[in-house]
Amino acid sequence: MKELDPILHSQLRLAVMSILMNVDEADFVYLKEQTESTAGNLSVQLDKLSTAGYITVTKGFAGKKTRTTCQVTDQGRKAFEEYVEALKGYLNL
Amino acid sequence: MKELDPILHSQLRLAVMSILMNVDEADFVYLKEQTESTAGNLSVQLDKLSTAGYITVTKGFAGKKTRTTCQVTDQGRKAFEEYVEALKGYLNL
DNA sequence: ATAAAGCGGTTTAAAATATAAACTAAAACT
DNA sequence: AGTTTTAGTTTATATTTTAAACCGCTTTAT
Repeated sequence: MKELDPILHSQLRLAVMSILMNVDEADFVYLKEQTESTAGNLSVQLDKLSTAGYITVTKGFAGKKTRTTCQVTDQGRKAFEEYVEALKGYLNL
Repeated sequence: MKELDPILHSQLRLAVMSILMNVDEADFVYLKEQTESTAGNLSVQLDKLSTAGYITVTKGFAGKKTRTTCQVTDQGRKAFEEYVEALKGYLNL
């Protein structure tokens, strides 16, 4: 039974990664809406994903407002795929 | 994006459930070996699964030695299946 | 021009979880 | 009889998660 990457084995972080796997970039507000999370929680979890090297977080502007966009890295993509494979061993898929 | 049942969204508890889904009953020692967990951690997590009504824990004897066996309940079976369905929404399966 | 209300976040602190270490009790070995 | 091993439980600690409070800037209303 393989280990499940603890960085991905968290509902919110997994949801974020799942979105980013399909979308090539997404901003903070969008992720917050899609995941129905609080801003505080999302902020913390994006930090962890970023620190792990699974995503990049870029702060820019949309007009006058700040805009934080996220993208999955190659490392993140790989980790996600490995996580899915490991999980299959648990789910009998 | 569906909620992931927090009782099942834990590596060790999921591993235990995964085993019990295929095996109709398993004892403490077997579960400990298969999951490569410490006895303490396993004890706590079996308690949680049991309190949630997902498994039954029966204390009996094998010869003179105590033997704790576990079985998944119908409720547990259902919860596991729902968890798997919910997860699929995250994994793009 | 100033105050108040919103937006986009971050920081902090509190609650919940997971894990390991220490412990208990009985059995088996020496 | 004394020590070691087995089968677990309890307690304490570390880690995570989550929410609440906060910060800086912008927009709206007065």
